[in-house]
Amino acid sequence: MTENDPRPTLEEVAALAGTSRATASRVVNQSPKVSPSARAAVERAINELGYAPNRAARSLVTRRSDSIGLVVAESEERIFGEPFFASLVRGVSDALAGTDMQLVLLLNRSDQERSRVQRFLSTHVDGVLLVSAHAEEPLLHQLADGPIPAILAGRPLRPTSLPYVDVDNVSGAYQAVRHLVDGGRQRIATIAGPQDMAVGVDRLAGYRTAVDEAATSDEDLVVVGDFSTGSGERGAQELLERHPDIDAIFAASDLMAVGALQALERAGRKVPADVAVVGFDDSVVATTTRPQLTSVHQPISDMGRQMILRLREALEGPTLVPSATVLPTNLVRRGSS
Amino acid sequence: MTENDPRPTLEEVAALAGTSRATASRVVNQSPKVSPSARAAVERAINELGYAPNRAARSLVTRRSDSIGLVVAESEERIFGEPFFASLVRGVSDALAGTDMQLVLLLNRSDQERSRVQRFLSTHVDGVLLVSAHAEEPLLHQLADGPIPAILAGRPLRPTSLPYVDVDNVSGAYQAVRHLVDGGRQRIATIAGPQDMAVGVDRLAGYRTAVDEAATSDEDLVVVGDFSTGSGERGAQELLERHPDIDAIFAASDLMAVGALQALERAGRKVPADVAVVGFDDSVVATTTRPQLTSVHQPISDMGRQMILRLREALEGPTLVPSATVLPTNLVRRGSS
DNA sequence: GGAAGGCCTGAGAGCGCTCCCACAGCTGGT
DNA sequence: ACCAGCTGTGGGAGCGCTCTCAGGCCTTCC
Repeated sequence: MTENDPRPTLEEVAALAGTSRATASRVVNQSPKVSPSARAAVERAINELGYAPNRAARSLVTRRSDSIGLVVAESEERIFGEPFFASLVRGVSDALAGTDMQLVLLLNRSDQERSRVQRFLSTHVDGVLLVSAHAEEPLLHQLADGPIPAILAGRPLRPTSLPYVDVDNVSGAYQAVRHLVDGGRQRIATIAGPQDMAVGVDRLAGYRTAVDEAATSDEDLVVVGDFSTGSGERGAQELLERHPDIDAIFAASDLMAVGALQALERAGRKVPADVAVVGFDDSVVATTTRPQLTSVHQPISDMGRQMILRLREALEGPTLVPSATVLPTNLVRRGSS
Repeated sequence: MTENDPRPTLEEVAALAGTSRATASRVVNQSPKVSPSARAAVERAINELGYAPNRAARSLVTRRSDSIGLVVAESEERIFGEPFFASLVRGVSDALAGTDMQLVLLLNRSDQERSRVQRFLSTHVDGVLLVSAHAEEPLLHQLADGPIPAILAGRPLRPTSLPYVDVDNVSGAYQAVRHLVDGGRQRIATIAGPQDMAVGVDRLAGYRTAVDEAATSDEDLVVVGDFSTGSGERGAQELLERHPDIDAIFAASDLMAVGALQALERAGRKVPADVAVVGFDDSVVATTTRPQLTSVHQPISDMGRQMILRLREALEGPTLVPSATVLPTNLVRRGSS
């Protein structure tokens, strides 16, 4: 029985099954209060007609949209750069499969639209995943005060009431530096990320902890970049000028590590013989340099997956949602250290 | 007047404006048949109450969802790799700003869900952007036969009735090889992409055209890879064994070019002195190798933008939608050639 | 001055669904 | 045998919106 009929309605299903619309609805919504026979009849009718519920009609009465918004508040290069965005989306999507929720993407719109976002969101999505690198994103505060649940990608620089999921940047940086220490490095410098992002702060904190612990040097071998290749190159150059005797550089991003590699080569330093280099992100570029880059791997897809899990907890139950979920990072050893 | 009232309805707007719900609706929907005074009153009321239409209610009656689906049928590495996915999404999102359409993301779900996709799509989205690398994607045929408009990202290997937007792979490859010819290269080999993807076929075609035109050699200096670094490395190695005298390699992806660089180095060939290398994609890795990679730039964001434009044409009007929209590519010269 | 036509408006139906409520048919306790 | 209680069912209202239709008012033309 192929049906030409576009979009059968619950009413038709009920008619075919010989029940009322209400009972058919109960079957669709997995209500336990349906007799086995009625359930079977309705299920048969659903299959025969190829019925799928009309989402709009359902939303109208339930006041839920069964969709969640992935909001990217800024078009930061770091966010769209590999592997972040694609990996995150993949993880989110994985976790959403099996659910009948859909993912609505909202990239940084113009500021005037931004002001309407709060209302927009509350109309169209049941929950929000917010990706925003910088501290003073107004949307963040709107969401914190608003009625719809939201989960942040990454620790916000200032504490908020919103739960976040993050990778363990502190531990990753710590592992990287420990690895350098274990390799006998004495003067370990870092090219840190921007200090107005938690990810920059955390990676620097991990570096500091490991360096202090090793007590190899008491100077401050820190320079700050912006995660880009260019800033890494300039940073490494500056480090070499100020402290010609450094024998290792921990860069807070792979791109900055690549820049450092370039600066070191120009300065005639051999990697890893003279100076060891470790990056962070474990991105594609880590395998395309020579030597290949030792780097800290971060499970971004899992971060996406966890964000959905947390959001569903917030959506469904009275369960307390953890205010922070931190996923482990691990060092991937390659030729540069 | 801050309103605590969550979600004012059209009825309330109308009441405040002193009109009927119908007139308020006309104002919201920009109907011309409203008197200036009524329009002004309703607009005032809308602002005062912070009214935003309930999408579900609207969808229910208009039978449109005002959202379009971005369907990624396979989790090909190439698609999620930088810069493709993020750039495409950014372009799509740009083109959607200003519209009140929303973007719904649908990644490759399980096969069993796949079978329901057609129905799912017709329920929930007004149009589809389909990203699918391989030829025999069943969804492609479903969409071609189905009622909802769809636009493909990239030329399908076999012609379909669906319009597509693509970057000019043929021309890009042609330019790359012409550049090598102009640089005096005599024996130009290529590491082609998979021949079951149009992108692989087209880039090889561009190579062949340029090589034939230059008539520098009549041998077939072609080896096939899968766009990955590893396959590029193996491919270059094979080329060097079979044709030790090659003086240039055009790789159909940057990652394969990176692999080629590695193979060439191992073989003791200098780049670009002994062998010139050109890649394709102009991705981040092109700037992280040494020497940096000459590569063909492809406007992926614009592709996303154009896809939306085509889709809206298909959605809105009786306008004929071009069956193909091809965007120019251009060569970015760097150190490797 | 009256009919014809224009413009704007409001009443009302209904999109497909969920959920409240009433009630039919059983069981089981007294 | 009677009432309580429980389970499963259907009727019906109504979510917020759009759109058709009828009609009121005002202009315009004969």
